[in-house]
Amino acid sequence: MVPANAAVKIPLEMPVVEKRVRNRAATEQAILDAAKRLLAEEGFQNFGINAVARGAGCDKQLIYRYYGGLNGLVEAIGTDLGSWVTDRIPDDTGGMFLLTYGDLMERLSMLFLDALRADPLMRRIVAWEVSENSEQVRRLSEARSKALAGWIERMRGSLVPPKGVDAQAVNAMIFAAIQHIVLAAAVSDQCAGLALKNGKDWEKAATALKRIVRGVYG
Amino acid sequence: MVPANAAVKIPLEMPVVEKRVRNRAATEQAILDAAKRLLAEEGFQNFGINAVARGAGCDKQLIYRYYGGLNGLVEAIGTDLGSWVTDRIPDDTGGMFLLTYGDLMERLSMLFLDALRADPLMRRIVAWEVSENSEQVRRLSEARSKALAGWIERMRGSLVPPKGVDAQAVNAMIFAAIQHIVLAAAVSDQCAGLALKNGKDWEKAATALKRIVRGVYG
DNA sequence: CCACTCTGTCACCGAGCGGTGAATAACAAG
DNA sequence: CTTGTTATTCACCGCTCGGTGACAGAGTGG
Repeated sequence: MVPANAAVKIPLEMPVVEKRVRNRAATEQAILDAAKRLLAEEGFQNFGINAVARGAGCDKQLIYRYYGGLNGLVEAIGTDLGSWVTDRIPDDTGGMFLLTYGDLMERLSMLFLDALRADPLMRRIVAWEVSENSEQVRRLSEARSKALAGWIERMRGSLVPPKGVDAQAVNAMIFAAIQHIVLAAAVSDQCAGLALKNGKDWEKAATALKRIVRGVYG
Repeated sequence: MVPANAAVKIPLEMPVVEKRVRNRAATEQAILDAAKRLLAEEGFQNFGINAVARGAGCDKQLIYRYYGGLNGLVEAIGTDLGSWVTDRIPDDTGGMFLLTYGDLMERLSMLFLDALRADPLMRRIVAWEVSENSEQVRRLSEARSKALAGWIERMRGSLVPPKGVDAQAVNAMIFAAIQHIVLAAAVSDQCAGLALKNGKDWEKAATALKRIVRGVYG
């Protein structure tokens, strides 16, 4: 018969520990995933080597080995980001015919608004961009804006903005408005006194946005 | 007899030390000033008890004693902030007659744009607002938005927005655009591909902004 | 078997952080 | 001078951070 106290020293919880296998590729992926998850959920404030290693369940040394430190890891995130636009934003016209530049910008605005609202990682990166000017964030920023510009170019097709309007400047304003309003909503459910909690609030915001676009581009 | 190595401990640079006088009010002010300067110049990232004390040239203990810690200090900054609007933004119409709501919003946009561009502290606070949701930043945020709302109300006078336009939502968008574009410019001299370095660039941005306002409000 | 590489872990370092208890120095009142 | 109050500094704590060198073990080739 087995003694009662033998229970404490048997197999030593072998089954529980999830034996870590030797697999570099998987570990690298785990680190990258942990980094993205951490950045998305906690923001850039507490984003560091120790936190990522903790999140990935491995030693931080591996981050140095495989990515050359935090910088390299951020760069890897940036590379991943290149596919963000193509993943999250539809590349077609959603079955509509975009006859005018106004049609195009209205649709682009709505797509970008929804995509940004749905992606916490992207939001955190945008917030990071306007808060700091380190080498790290500059890399991220560049990757993001490049992907975005490509997407817009692709959607634009042969449509051209009306004469007499500085489309680049106006569009920068529109995208700035979208980014800021989404960021503000994410942290405080409002922006400049405008509530942004439920779907109805966002309807109003979207309508206002469309109103602005149409006011400029007709 | 005095040992030779006693020389190292004599007068101890008395004359150099700039004798600190006992003056609580002055010290409190020094702390508050240091805090604002530090936040404006370095941003919220490295904003902490130690840094503020170092900047004020006093011991951090005094911050606990006089302000009850960082929270209290931030609150004091918020109180100060109440007077920001009245200090930095003219309260009159600049000699113009604001006949329509469009006139009003155009002028408000320009004033707010210039004021924000000129005030690094305010910019840092806005960036902080969209990056974090701590108790501290919520206090600041509240003070800022309250002051801003009061200013707008005061400027508005009896002018009313045109029917059929959700002015609150549209204005939130406009202010969001201004804030984001100024923040982005402050860290990277550009926003969404639009260069924002010299006065000429800002002219274009301002024109685009006015175009948007006029597009909605006529 | 050995020797070697590759993956992963551990222990440690110096520095900075927020926070606290006790000492010290200037002034005021008696 | 003595006593007490108030402004200011100092010394220290525990913790986390980024970073590094040494080590353990699995796999691989001879």
